[in-house]
Amino acid sequence: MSPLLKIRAERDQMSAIERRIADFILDNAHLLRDYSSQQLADALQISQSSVVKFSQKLGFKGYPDLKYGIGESIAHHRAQESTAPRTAADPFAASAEALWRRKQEAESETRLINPPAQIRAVAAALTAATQVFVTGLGEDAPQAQALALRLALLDIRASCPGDAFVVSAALSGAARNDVLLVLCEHGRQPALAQLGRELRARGGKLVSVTRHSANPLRSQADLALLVSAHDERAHVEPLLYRAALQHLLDVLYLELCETRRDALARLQANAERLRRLLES
Amino acid sequence: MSPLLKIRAERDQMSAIERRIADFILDNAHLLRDYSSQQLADALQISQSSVVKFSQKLGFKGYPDLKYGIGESIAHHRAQESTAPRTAADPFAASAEALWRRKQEAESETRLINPPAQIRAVAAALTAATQVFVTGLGEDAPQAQALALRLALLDIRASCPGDAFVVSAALSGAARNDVLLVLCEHGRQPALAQLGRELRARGGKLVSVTRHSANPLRSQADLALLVSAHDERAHVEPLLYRAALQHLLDVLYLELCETRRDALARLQANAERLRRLLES
DNA sequence: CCGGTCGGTCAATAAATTATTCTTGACACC
DNA sequence: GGTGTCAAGAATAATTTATTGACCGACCGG
Repeated sequence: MSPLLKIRAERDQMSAIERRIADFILDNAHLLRDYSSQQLADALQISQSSVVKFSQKLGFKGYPDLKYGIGESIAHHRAQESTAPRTAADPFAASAEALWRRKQEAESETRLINPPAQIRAVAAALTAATQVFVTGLGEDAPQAQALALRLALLDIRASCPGDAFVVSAALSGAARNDVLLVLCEHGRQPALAQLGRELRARGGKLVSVTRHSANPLRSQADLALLVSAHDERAHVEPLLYRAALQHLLDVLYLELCETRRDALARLQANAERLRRLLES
Repeated sequence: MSPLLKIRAERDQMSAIERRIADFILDNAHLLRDYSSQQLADALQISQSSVVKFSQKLGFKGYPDLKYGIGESIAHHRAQESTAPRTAADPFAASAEALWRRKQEAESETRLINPPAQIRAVAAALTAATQVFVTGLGEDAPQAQALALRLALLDIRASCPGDAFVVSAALSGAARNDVLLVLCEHGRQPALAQLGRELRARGGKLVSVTRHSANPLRSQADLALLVSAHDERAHVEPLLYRAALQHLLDVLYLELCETRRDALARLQANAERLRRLLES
C-alpha cells in the first residue's frame, strides 16, 4: 500500500504526537525531500527520536526509508494525474502534444485493421522473394527508400529505383516469386498500377500499402496492407499518415527480424559495415 | 528531467568510474533503495567519495538526494506502465504493441529535451533563410529528403542534395543567413562536420539534429535539436530513433505551418499541383 | 623532453544524520 | 499505594554522508 494511504489509514489509532507527525507529512509531503529527521522534529517542536520511532512503527527501516517511500508515493500520484487529460502550459507545447496523441490514434487504428496473419503473410512473401522492389512517389518516396535500406540490411535483395521507368526496366528481368511493394497513399496513380500489372504478368507478387479506403491498386494486389489516418486539418493529415505508415512498416520489419534465421547477426554485421563506410 | 534520463544522457561524457556508477544505477535502480553510498561503492570497488561526487555532479544535493530522485523516477515509470492498457492476445500483436509503447516513450523524452523556444528558434531561422540545405547519411537520408520536400511545399527554398559532395558544391554559393540542417544520429561523421564548417565560414547557420549525447557536430552548431531513443535491442533502437526524430521534425513543421503567413494556403496550392503531376 | 596544470580518484577525517538506550512521567489496573 | 505499561525526550552511540588534502596520470605549451 502507498505510504501516504497507510499513514492516513492508521492516523486515527495514533498518539497525539504521532498524529501531528502524520498530519505534517500528509500536508507537506512535497517538502519532505529537504527535511532531515531533526528538522522535521524542530518544525513540530518534538524530539528527533519520535520521528524515527514513527517511521519504524509504520514498518519502514528508518526515517530515510520513510522519506524514500513518500517520494515514490507522490511521484506515483503525479504520474497518474499526468496521464489524465493535461492542460499544457505553453500553447505550442499543447499543439505538439495534440499532434502526438493524434498520431497514436492513427497508429492504433492502423494496427487494428491489419490482422497479424496479413503482416506475417507479407513477411513470408518478402522472405521467399528472390528480389524485392520497393517504390513510392512523392511523399512516399523517402519511406520506400528507407524500407529498402532496412530490408537490404537483413540480406533481403531489395532495391528502390528512383522512378517508375527504372522500376519498369528492372521488372523486365523479374522472375516468379519476386515482390513489388508499392507505397501509394490513395492507390490511384496509374503509373504504379501499370507496374503492378507488368509484374503480375510475369508471375511476381504485388503488395500494396495504401489507405484503407477502396482503391484500384489495392484491389489488384496479392497482398494489401492498410493505413488509417484522418484529420480535418489538411496540413496535419499527412503527418499522421506517415507516422501510421511508418509504424506499419516497422512492425513488418520487426516480424522479419524476429522470424528470419540469423537475422539479427546479419543485421549487426551489415550495420557495422555501413557504419565504417560512413565514418571513413 | 527524470534523473534516470539525465544519467543516460550524460553517460557518454563521463569518466570511466562515473560511467560504471551510471551503468550500475541504470541496471539496478530498484535495488538502490537499500544501498548506502558506501555499499554502492563496495559493490563497484570504488571509493565512497566517488559516489558522492557523482551525485553532486549530476546536480543533486548529495547521495541521499540522488537516491530520492531515482526513487521518484522509477515510481513514475511504474505508474505510467500500470496505467497503460494491456491487450496482449497474440504474441505478435504484443510485440507490435510493445514497440508502439517504446516509440511513445522515445517521442515523449525527445519532446521534453527540446524546449519550445529552441524549436521556435529553428523555425525562425528557416523562415529567415534565403536557402535551406537539408542533408543526412544512411538511414537519415530519406528523412532529410522528406523534410526538404515538406519545406518546399511551404515555399521555403529547400533542397536535399544527394550526397555530401553535391552539398559542398551547393554551399559555395551560399549566402549569409542560409541554413544547413544536418541530420546525423551520432553527430560523428567527419564529412558532415566539414560541411558545417564550410557553411559557417560563409556566414550561414548550422542546425544540427543528433542524439542528445555530446558530439562534435552538435557542439559546432548554431542551433541544436536533440533526439532521445534507447533500447537494449540493437534492431529496435533505430526504429525508436527514427520515430522520435520524425516527431521532432513534425513538430517543427507544425510550428512553421502555424506561424508562417499564408502557409496553409500556399501548402494547399502546392500539394494540389503535386497531386496533378503524379496522377497524370 | 620537461615542468605545470588540471581533472579524477582515494584515504582519512570531519560533519551530519540517524538509531538506540535510558530515564522520566502519565495513566491504568490491581 | 504499588506496579506495569507506554509514550516521549535527552543523551549518546552508530552509521552515513560530505569534505579535505594528497596523489596520479593525461594533456599542453614551451
